[in-house]
Amino acid sequence: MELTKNFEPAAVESKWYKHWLSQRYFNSKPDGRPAFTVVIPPPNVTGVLHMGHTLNETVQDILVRKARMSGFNTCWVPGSDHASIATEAKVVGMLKEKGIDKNSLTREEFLKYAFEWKDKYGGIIYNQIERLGCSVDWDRTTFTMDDHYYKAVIKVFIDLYNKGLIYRGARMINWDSSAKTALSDEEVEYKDLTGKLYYLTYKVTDADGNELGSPSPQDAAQGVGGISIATQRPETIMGDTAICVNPADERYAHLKGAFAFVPLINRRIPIIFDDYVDPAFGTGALKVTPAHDINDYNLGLKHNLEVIDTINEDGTMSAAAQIYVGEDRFTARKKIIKELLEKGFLTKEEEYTTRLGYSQRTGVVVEPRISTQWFVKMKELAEPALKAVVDGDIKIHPGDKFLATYKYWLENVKDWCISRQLWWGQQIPAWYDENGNLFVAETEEEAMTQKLRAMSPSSQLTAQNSQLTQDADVLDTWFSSWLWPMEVFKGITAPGNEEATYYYPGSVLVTGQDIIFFWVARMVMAGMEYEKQIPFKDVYFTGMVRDKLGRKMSKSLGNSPDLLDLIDKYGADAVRFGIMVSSPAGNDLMFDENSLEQGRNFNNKIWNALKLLKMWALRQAQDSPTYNEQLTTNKFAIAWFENRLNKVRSEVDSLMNQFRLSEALKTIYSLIWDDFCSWYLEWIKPGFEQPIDPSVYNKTISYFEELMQLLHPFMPFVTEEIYHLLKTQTDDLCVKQFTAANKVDEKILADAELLKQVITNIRDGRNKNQLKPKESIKLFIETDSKESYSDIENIICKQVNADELSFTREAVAGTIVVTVEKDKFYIKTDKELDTATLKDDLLKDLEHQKSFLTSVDKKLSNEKFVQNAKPEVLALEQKKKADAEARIQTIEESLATIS
RNA sequence: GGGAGCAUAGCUCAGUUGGUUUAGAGCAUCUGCCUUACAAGCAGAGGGUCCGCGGUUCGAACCCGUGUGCUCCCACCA
Repeated sequence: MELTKNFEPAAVESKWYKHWLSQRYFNSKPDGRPAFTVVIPPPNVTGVLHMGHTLNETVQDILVRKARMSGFNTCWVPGSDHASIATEAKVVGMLKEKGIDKNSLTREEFLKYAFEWKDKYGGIIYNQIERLGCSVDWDRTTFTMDDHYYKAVIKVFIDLYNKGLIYRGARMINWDSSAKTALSDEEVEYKDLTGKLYYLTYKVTDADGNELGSPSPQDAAQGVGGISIATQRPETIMGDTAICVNPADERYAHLKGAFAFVPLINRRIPIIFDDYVDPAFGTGALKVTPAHDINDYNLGLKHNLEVIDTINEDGTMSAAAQIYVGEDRFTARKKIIKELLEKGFLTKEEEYTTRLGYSQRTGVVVEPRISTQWFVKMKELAEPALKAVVDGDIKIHPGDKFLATYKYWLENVKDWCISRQLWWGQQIPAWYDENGNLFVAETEEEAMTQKLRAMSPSSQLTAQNSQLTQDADVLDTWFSSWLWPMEVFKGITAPGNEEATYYYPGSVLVTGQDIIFFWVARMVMAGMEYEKQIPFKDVYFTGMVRDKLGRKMSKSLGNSPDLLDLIDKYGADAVRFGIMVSSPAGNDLMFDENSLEQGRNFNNKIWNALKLLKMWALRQAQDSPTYNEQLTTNKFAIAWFENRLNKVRSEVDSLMNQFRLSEALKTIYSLIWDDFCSWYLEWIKPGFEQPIDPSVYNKTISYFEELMQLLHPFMPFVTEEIYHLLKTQTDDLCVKQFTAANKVDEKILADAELLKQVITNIRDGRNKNQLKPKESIKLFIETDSKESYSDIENIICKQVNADELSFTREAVAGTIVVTVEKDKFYIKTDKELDTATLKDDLLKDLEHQKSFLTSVDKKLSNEKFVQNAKPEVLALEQKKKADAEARIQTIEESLATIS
């Protein structure tokens, strides 16, 4: 068979993915093996996968594939999230482009469009997961609005309501005026920005209506009588219902019982006194607007103030504002500032750094707003979730970096606003009758039954003549996501079923650190509440993917590459390699296509090693007289690589158990590229057009197979392909089980390192004297332990292009001399030698050794060190000293032969 | 304002209870090679005040204190 010049991923990827699917390797059914369960963090159906998902899915696939090859019954559940507000916003936008206004549609019509959207984008996402090679169980694909899932959400809502953990009430919440819905605290993102602080003067009168003078000289200078306040939001003044000052503030003591008048609308409001106000800030006087600020709201409750809501749900000024009605709040602000200035109420503007809350999904400035919403009481649910992590039942990786964050949030958690004024999502199972009475039930019939039961026997109402209306709101998306680890196995709708029992709790959750509160903490709460068990044993947080300049990947910056384009360009394995190799656990990673190139090159390196072996396969010397000779000759190389492989296998195991996947991958990369290709294959390579000994060949094939197995979780396609090209058996790497690693002979590993050093140093000597690779040399070795070279002489000759090797007891004149430890190597060549460079190098080395010896001597002559250091440390220092002395002698002798 | 984390080669990062030949890797750089697996490659090389200062210790990249500079999270001062 003719192998292509380079590895060509495209055909290989689809071939093997199809094959794995046809063998049902990714499908799982409960059996006698231990389960390894992973639930995918369901991507939103709002768009396509970005690099953050790519990292996440790759990490999960690596863990799952490793587990699958290690005796576990692995079950990785794929799916997607309906992402209530995010998707609804996208669908509304899409409809708008088509010229359709959401308000012109019925709920049912809108949902039809939303499901079409979901089918389209959900499909794209699933295709991307497949192209990346993810070994998910497609039979278990779950969507958070599937029938059973919908029922689960409703069931949990009713259950928590019945337990008193869900309530309905009027509270100040975060309002998204674009999506026209309430948001949870977590959905608000705060950004610092420079705004302006406006100083406004309010006219003041005493209780009898007599105008009072200005408290500040500045105001007097402006010719305005009254009280001055500072605000960032002049457009809210029409909602003012008081001015508040600190009771201890003498500047305002005379205003007891006085009134202020709201500029422009001239409404009379009381002046109240409260410790809350900081006399040092601004003017020491605060305008109180209970409808539009959480602090003012609380102050209003305390002082029994009126609430005047001057902003509509779409962010325009309401009728209650009296002026600029119907205009957007920000337009109104500009106009009001202008008018205030013209009329002399605005006396001063000041630069001011403030924080504004933005809606995570629509990006608009969030408006604090009082409205009636549904809430989950969090305190009670938080306690077991906190305990599970603090006690170490759930381990967070990396380290404890996020433990403090998790703890703090749960200890200070506030009630969760779960109702959204949207259509896309699970509709709240609550019904209201004509009188506003509330019935929470699974269906309207049940709600009616409740109503009838609750009524007095004398009532004339029956199910036929009574009307119930369902709450129009839907639930926060996270109110469904928090059931994910359970309901993907129908653990909520069919509690205690075989699958839920077998697969729950999951093994590891891989997700972004940005959703620790949204999702991770809440899943733990739900798990503890409904399964009385943690939902997963380990949580692995991946960092954020940034571009190579360290910027967040975003559509607007155009720095977020398309996953399928990358796979087309480099291959899925290369993409997986590229994103993993630069991804230290929990740290942000700078994504650079450069590392994908490295991954592609790695594919080719392996591919070329395969080509080399295929060439040898045709030249096996079955009955050749070289048979035994080759086996003996290659004894060292074979024994070394066997041990090296075993050593790395246990290293990789240990790294992966610690979730240090990037390091594990680098370790395997180096084992394959450096140890296997650069050293081992060169050491056993037969001479030009010479046959290879079958036993050496077979050993090499089996090492290659093991290497592919080791790499398979990281780069599944190329490894499966090569595994099959290497051999004639038909088993698949995908499910090939790892065997226990053998004991490692450290001595041979150390010997090999020394051998590498000898080769490198001699090559360096050649290089420095401009010897071309093709020019052969004669090598003389001066050593005390000639026997230690017997197994490796042939390797040295081959690797440094020596056609003769002999031992000597004394310096060989007219040669390049290099030293390794105590041994000297004389390189004899016909070329004229550059003795000056040679001498310089030796002198440099000599100086280095001498200063090293000095530092060791200093240590050893320190009595305290000798007394206190552990014996093995002392012995090591003594060995260092002896070695350095021997080296110095060797170098000095070599120098003598040159001059 | 509160809390957490980080600072090691040009870049990205390892360095696991303080001692392992006076600090390691990958990428990038430089030199020489189109050597019959691989130029998307091979062989070699250079490159570091381990952020500054102070302390603990026989011994510090590592522990403690302090300063500086970044990053993230949380928080209702208009």
